[in-house]
Amino acid sequence: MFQLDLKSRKPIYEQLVVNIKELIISGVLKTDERLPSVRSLSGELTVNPNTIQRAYRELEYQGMIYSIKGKGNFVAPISGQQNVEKLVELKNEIRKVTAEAIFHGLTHSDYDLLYFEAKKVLKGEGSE
Amino acid sequence: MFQLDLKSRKPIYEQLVVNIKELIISGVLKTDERLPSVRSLSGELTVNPNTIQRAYRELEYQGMIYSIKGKGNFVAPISGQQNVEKLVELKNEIRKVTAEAIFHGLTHSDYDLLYFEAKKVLKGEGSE
Amino acid sequence: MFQLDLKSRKPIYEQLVVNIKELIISGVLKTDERLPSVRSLSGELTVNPNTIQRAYRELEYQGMIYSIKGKGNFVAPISGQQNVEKLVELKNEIRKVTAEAIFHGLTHSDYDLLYFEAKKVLKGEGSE
Amino acid sequence: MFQLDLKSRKPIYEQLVVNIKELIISGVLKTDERLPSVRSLSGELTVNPNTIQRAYRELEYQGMIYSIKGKGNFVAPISGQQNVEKLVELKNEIRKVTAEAIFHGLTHSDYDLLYFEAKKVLKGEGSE
DNA sequence: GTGGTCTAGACCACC
DNA sequence: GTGGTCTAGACCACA
Repeated sequence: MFQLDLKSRKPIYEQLVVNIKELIISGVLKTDERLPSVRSLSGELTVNPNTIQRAYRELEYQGMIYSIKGKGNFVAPISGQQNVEKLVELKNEIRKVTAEAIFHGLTHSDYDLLYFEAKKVLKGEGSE
Repeated sequence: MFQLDLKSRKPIYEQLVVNIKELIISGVLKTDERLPSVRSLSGELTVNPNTIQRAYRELEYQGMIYSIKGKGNFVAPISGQQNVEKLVELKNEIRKVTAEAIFHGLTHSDYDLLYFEAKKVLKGEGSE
Repeated sequence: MFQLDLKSRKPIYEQLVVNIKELIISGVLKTDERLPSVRSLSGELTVNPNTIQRAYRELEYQGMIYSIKGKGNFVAPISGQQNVEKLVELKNEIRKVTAEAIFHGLTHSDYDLLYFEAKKVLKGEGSE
Repeated sequence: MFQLDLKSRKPIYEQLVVNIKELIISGVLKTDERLPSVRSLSGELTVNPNTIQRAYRELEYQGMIYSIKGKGNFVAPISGQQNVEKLVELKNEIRKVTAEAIFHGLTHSDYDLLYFEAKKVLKGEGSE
């Protein structure tokens, strides 16, 4: 289900965060849908439960999921307020990476294409 | 000359890498131009020389600069080969971040604007 | 009748305690008035009966209600003794939170206003 | 230095958060001052280092401290932006507790006094 | 069974 | 030396 690289410099919990976030924004995981339990995912990925929990906690801080004791972790509805802040952040990120890409030869049409490819992901047309 | 945030979570050497890379792609530092010596930069930024060294080593590894023993560190010319690999990498990055941004409300025209803003940076019209 | 947030981090039984306590101190539930039975409330809120039971037990422990086997749970009269202890506790709480609020910019007049807003709640003029 | 109740229902890390927050808002710990290292505090309190770290991480999330790898944890300057949100939250808290306190016999002059007692704490006149 | 906390002890990254 | 991550395994609180 997930692609973890245990050798990577990136912490495992962070990789999990990214992976799960992608599943949420791509619509694979719908609002209020239940995520795998800490223990089950731990077993499935052969990763320590604490590490899974750390990832879930991080996602909770970011407002992507909410957690109920004794029940499980669930995909949070998106608030709209957060979006404004997030968008500013993400646009800065895009601007920065794009500048570097242009330096390495990115053309405007290349760039334009990327938007639609990204959009496809959201509709779940690019299953992975 | 550099904007270092000692309080940031990001390692200082990494901030240096990003800063210098920006100076190179924005054309402030030209090909074969000499970078400040480790010692002088260390003094100027009141940062441990090892940290500067580490940043230069990283930039060398990424092919952005080359170093000549006893002479100093210089901006590397960009080879076409690097570009191809880098571009693929960067395009993936853009696609990913863009997907998240669309999820948070990015429109196509917003996106389109970002390209030209990024381009400005390269021409050195944008101060930062 | 109650505002339960199943998604909240707070245990449901604790939310129930707070809710019922508010109803009592705001005068909606009068002394010796009977609370809804565990079973009926459980059905109404679609919450596990154990959870309701737990809340009632907690309220009993705090001296807010008393329970008669086979009859039900009832709002307790307040004894002067309890008040003294409780007041000390609550004043400490207020002092603590107020210190933090001043740190974050609370003014004296802001503070003064809060007293009257709180008083309104007790008279039942405040809807919540 | 800290008052920890290992038997309490409250998690140790949370008690630490509260304790340290008090030290910061009371001015005992000044902006950019260094907190005890994770290991030293761990030894001093005979609490696991992970638990200390958890507390520090929580404080970081709340914007009260910042942490630099290899250097230590430091008291963060207050931003002012956060304050608005925090204040609303804290005022709600005060309103709620005050209502309960009035129910248990709090008078307006009692209440008024608390403000100045809280203010003293901030000036560090109340050492503990 | 679920999430949450805690310990003990190891290893890595940074400065 | 500092913070940060991870594991293994235990225990508690909630529903």
